[in-house]
Amino acid sequence: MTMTHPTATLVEDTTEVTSQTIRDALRDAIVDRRLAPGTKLSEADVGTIFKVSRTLARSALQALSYEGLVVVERNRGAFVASPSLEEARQIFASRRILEPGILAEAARRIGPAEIAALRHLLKEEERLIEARGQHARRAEIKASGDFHLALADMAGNAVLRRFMDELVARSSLVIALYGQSAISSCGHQEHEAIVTHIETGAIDEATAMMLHHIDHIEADLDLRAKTGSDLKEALLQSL
Amino acid sequence: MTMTHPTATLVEDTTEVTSQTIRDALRDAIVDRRLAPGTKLSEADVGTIFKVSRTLARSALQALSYEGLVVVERNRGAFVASPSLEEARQIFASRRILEPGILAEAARRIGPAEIAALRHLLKEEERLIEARGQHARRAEIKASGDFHLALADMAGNAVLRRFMDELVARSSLVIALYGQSAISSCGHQEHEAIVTHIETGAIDEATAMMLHHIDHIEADLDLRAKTGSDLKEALLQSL
DNA sequence: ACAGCTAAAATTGTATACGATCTGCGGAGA
DNA sequence: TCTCCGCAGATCGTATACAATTTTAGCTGT
Repeated sequence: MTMTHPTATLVEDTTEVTSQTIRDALRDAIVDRRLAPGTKLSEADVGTIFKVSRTLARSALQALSYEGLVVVERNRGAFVASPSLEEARQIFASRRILEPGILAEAARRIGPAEIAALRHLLKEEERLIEARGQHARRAEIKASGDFHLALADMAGNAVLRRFMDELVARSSLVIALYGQSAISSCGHQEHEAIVTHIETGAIDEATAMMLHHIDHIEADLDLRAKTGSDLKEALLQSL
Repeated sequence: MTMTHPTATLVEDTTEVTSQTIRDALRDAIVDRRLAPGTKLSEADVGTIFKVSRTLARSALQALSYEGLVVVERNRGAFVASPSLEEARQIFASRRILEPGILAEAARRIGPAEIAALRHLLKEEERLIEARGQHARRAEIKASGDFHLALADMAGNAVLRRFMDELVARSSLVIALYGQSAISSCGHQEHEAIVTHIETGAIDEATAMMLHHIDHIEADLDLRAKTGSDLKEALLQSL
């Protein structure tokens, strides 16, 4: 409770809410599936929740629409994206093209420290799989994506990293819509196998396993409907 | 001259200037190199030129920053992006990963009609190479990018297409900054070779040629400086 | 009861207003 | 002469105001 800044209206947790803050919070909520596909994201509501004007709320929603997480219809408003089956197919097709390349690039730069970091992620994944409760389940799904993003980080290419950011986030939406089983634990084992292959320098095998892994995720999809969820409740939960 | 809409203030060429219009015009100007890297893009100036408020101008600049064509520095303004050598390397590394995959995907869907369309593009390229003048040179550079984008279109994947959009546009910036020779005509011959290989079903050879082609473009880069250019003049030229 | 129309409410689109930050210039002092 | 300070102008960040569009509710007539 350090009152070092007398001018600040609140104690310290006010890290200046900006468009970026809102964007990140909304993205988290969408990727975490606290906001279901199709949910209406009214500018006024978002602004009110974050205590900013519609200007910033609108800016954040625009940004999310560029990432494909939100769809903005002119004069109608913004909605959490609801990818069609065709879009889903395209997203996974893109991952099949990008991820082997990222893996190859990353493998060339990975040392013992990076292997350790990946294994640490896998440990966390494992822990969450064993844990119970909805919160753990959400964290598990996010951890699964984080593995792919960590790999993208290690490729040392900001462009590829950003593309993967988008693909992983949209994949989460697709899984929310069409996934029939929760993330299967064999996905985790495939992650393990990939790391092991990288460690032993078996790049081709690591690549093959990565493709198998992506196929596996996509094979778990099925068609079904989903309804909207409540905006405010989902966001307040993240505080 | 159909005056069917008495309420409209202007005859018809007013296609309602929106954020999208401005974004496209600016992107064209940047990719066409009518706006040099580093050029300041003041919100007020952009708004004045397009006769809209700063709101829309700002929105367009934001959008361009998501594409990597513009860099926005807080409280300082927007500038035409000036990719570093490292960024340039990353952009081409990304293309080396994406384009072979796109090529493979496209090859599976390409029929006689698509081959004809590609050959038509090549004809246009050829014509521009032979033509003289700065305008022809700009058109030639754009045509070169259009070939890659046409291929991406034929892959039938909107996600990949958008990634390529960004990569081609940013490549244009990189070439503007670091390219030493103008687009060499051998680039055109490589395009020809790719189409021929696709037509004869030699996908592996087409892929190899594509990689060679990208290497070729990147090998033509060198380090040198560039100055800013005038915003208004560059934009008005496009009307 | 239901289809269609109209008016009011809600929501988005765009412009403007105002405060905050940065930039550039000129003068005071060493 | 050089450096540092401070003030004025310019530019950006955010909020608010107003216009345009969509949605909704209610009414009327069949």
